[in-house]
Amino acid sequence: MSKCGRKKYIRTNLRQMTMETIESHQDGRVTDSMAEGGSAHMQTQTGQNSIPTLAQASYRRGLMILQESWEKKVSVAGSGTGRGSPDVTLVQLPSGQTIHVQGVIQTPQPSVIQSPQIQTVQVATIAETDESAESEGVIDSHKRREILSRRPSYRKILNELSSDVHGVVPKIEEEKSEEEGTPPNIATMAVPTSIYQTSTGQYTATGDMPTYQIPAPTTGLPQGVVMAASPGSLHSPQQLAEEATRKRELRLMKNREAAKECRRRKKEYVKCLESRVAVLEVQNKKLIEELETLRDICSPKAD
DNA sequence: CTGCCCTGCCGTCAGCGGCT
DNA sequence: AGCCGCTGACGGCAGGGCAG
Repeated sequence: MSKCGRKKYIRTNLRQMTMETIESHQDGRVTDSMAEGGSAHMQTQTGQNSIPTLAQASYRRGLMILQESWEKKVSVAGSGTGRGSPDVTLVQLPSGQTIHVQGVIQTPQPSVIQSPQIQTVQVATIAETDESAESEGVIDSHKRREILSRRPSYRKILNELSSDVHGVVPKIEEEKSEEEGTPPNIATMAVPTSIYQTSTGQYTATGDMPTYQIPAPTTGLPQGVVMAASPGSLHSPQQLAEEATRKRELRLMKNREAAKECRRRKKEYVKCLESRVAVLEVQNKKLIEELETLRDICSPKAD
C-alpha cells in the first residue's frame, strides 16, 4: 500500500479537518473536545495497519462533528420552536425594557463540537484498536461500513443546511459554477443515459441529455470504446465482448467524471463548514458578551 | 544534486441507496 | 431486480520544500 497515500489522507484531511478546525474552536470558549479528534489523531500515529480505519473514522468524524456542531448551533440560534430549542429567559432591564435571552450558555451543551453518537463511534473504534492490536487489519469492511455509516451526499447536506439557514452558506449549484474555466476541449460533464460514440469521437446522448465530448484523442480515452450496436443486433462472441468493453469504458468514464464532481463538492462542503465555524464562533462570542452584559446589569452589585 | 517527505490531484474499485 | 449516481478507500503520480 502506498503509505504516502494513506499518510497523505490522514495528514491532509484529518489534520485539517479535525485539528485545525477544532483547534480554532478552542480558541474561543468552546470547551475542549480534542478528546475525539485528538485521540484519534494520536492513534493514527501508532499502528500502520490501524491507520486506515482510524483515519477514516476520524476524518468522517471530523465532518460529522462539524455538521453536528452546526446543527446544534442552528437549533440554539433558531427561533426556539425546533427540537431541543434552548430556554428563553425574559430579562427585565432597569429601563423597564424586557428582552428575550436564549439560554445559549446554560444549555446542556458540553461542547459545541461533541455529539453522543460520535462518542459511541469512537468507543467502538478504540475498542477495536485495543483488542485487536495483534490481529488488526482484520476489521472487515462490514464493520467499517457500520461504523462509518453512509451519509447523504454533500450536495444534499449542504442544500438542506442552506435551506435551514439562509444567507450563511450558498447552496451548491446543481451543476458546477467554478468550471467556467474549463478548457473547451474538456468535457463539461453530462450524464447521458445512453451514449454512443460517433465516428467523430463524440458521445451523443440518445435522450434529451447534453452531449459528452471526448477530450482530444491524445488524452487516452478509451480506445476500446466502439460504436454501439443496438442490443438486439449482437450475435457473435466478439461483438458481445466489444459491447462489454464498451460498457466498461463508458462506466469508467462516467465514474471518472463523477469522482471529479464528488471531490469538487466535497471541497466546497468542507469550505462551507469551515466558514460556518467562523461565523458561529463570532456569533458565539457576541452572545457570550451579551450575556455577560446582561448579567452585569441584572445582578446586584457586589460592592 | 539527491533523496525523502508532504501535498494535491487523479483514476479505479467497491458498496450503498435511490429510482424505475 | 437491475441500473446508476455518489462517495469512501486505495494506489499512483507530479511538484514543491528541505536536509544532507
